[in-house]
Amino acid sequence: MTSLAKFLSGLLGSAFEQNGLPADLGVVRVSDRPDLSQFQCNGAMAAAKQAKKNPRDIAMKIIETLSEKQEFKRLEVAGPGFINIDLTEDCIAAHTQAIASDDRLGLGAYPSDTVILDYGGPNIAKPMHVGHLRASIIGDCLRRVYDYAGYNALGDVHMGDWGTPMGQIISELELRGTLGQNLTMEDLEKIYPEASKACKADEKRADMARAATAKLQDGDADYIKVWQQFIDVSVAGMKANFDALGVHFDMWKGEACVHHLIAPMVNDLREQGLALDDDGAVVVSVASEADTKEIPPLILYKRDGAVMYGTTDLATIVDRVQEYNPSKIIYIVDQRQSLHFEQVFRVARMGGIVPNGTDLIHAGFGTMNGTDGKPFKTRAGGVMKLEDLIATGIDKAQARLDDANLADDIGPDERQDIAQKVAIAAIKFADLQNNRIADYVFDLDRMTSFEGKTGPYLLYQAVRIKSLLKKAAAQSMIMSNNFKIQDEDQVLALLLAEFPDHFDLALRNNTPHVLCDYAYKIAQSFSSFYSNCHILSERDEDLRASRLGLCSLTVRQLELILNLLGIQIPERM
RNA sequence: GGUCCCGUAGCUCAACUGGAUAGAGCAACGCACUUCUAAUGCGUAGGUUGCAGGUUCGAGUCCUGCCGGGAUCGCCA
Repeated sequence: MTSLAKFLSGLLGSAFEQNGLPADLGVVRVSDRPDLSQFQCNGAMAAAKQAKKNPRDIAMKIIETLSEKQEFKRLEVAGPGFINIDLTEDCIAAHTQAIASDDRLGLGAYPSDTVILDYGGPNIAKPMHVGHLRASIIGDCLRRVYDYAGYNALGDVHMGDWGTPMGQIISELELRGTLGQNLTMEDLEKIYPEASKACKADEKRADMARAATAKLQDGDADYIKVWQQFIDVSVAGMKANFDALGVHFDMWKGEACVHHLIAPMVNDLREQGLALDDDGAVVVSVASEADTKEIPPLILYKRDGAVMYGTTDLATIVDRVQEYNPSKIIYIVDQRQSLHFEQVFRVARMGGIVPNGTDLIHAGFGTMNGTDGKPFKTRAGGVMKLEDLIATGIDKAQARLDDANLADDIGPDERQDIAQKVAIAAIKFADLQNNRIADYVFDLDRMTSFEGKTGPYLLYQAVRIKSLLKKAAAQSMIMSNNFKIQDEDQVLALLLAEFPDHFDLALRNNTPHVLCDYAYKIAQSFSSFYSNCHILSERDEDLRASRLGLCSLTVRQLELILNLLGIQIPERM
């Protein structure tokens, strides 16, 4: 199975070949002028450029080659050499039927290799804040996309649990004489900023922290014991946040997990002549002659003997290659770390840490700014905790349910469940619909609004369809996949046929917003269909059965895409 | 200063990787609920795609130079 555009690309491609032209010129896409045609092919103009011929003549020849085909209702040359394509109603109906009887809704096959996705990246001893939102939900969405495609997709939370902050906290506890006492998450959240501030202000204090970090990494038993407590307390907090968001991980690993791999890895890099001593530190130079920019060396060991996150990132690659032999490792991490990943990836390649066939991809995302365009801060000037954002969303959704007077026939448990799903849909969709790479504006009001291009709008359309199908079933109405394609139905049917194209693009570029955009178009197209056509009251029984079938297909499609986005649909709202 | 990213409607964002008349949402204005859920639909208005060149049948998209914003440039993550 595939999309109509891909199917047509095949037909046009072989027509190009029969005319002695490259098949890839036959690529067909959904027309960007729906008033003129359903699909278009622009290859004749590219062919004309190469062959120095008239593009319209080439287009005419292609059309003649295709004239026998039954699928086409209309094929014509337009403008400088566009080939405009319309399919027959029968062809569209048959394709819609094929999608409806396919479990994968038309999606083709993908490889089944292992792909590791590294996202979330919460830090020990720090509360999760809104800044973790993007990394978590983009990563989780991509994991779902790769998983659905057929890959063995594994999400790793990759906690920050082995760096300088650990030493800062431990040394702070030591100074206070409370090392070894029980700690709560609240204690940690208070102590860490104080310790961090003290280290910034005083170089001697910072030295203590560095020494403590090195001692911890050296495996000091007492330190490890306290550190393990940090982990236990912090992970409980993280899980609460991730559960609320519906973000899943297959591995709860952290930087510390790979500590035992570091020494052998560095030795290996030394033997290859890549890792060198430099002013007390151990570094790998990664600059190359072809560089247009200066790339600093990657530091494996600092002068104080402690490792840095580049070292643990590298050792994590060693671990992942050994354990899973992935074909891709994708890092969903802030775009500002692109230089860091460039360094790590280069060392991984130079040192043969990663096989040639394994792609290392930094799928970076932009900075989160406030409505003033500057890095986001709450009114009080601090960061907003993730749990506070979620709670705000749920409160707003509850209030909305009250306004709509939906309290009467829905019990408190279901109301709570609806509010939760609406809030998460709102938050996730507001974030995921933005292009991953660009900076974006974090606007709490917009994020928790339920009208227009929002998550709740998508839920609403899906819920309306579900409700309608329930009514049809209650009246024992027949639903058919023997589609009758009329004007109103055709727009929706053609749109549903595009799914594999959008999925493919989202997968290829690691861009969830493509799926958001497509899901929104489906919801919008359905909503328009819904208000233009009466479905249950349609008198033509065949048409009614066809429309019910189309509704059913639409809601399956919506549910699938929302699921890929990590958004759940309530039964009613 | 070097390098990289960004600049599209009043605001927030798209534009299928070079295609035809640049599309959505919000905000504004005007319609449509005795009819399958109005968290909705339909319509109006809103643009010299930062500026100036270039490449070509064709540029928001590619190349050059400016202007403006951001990030980053070895011992934090």
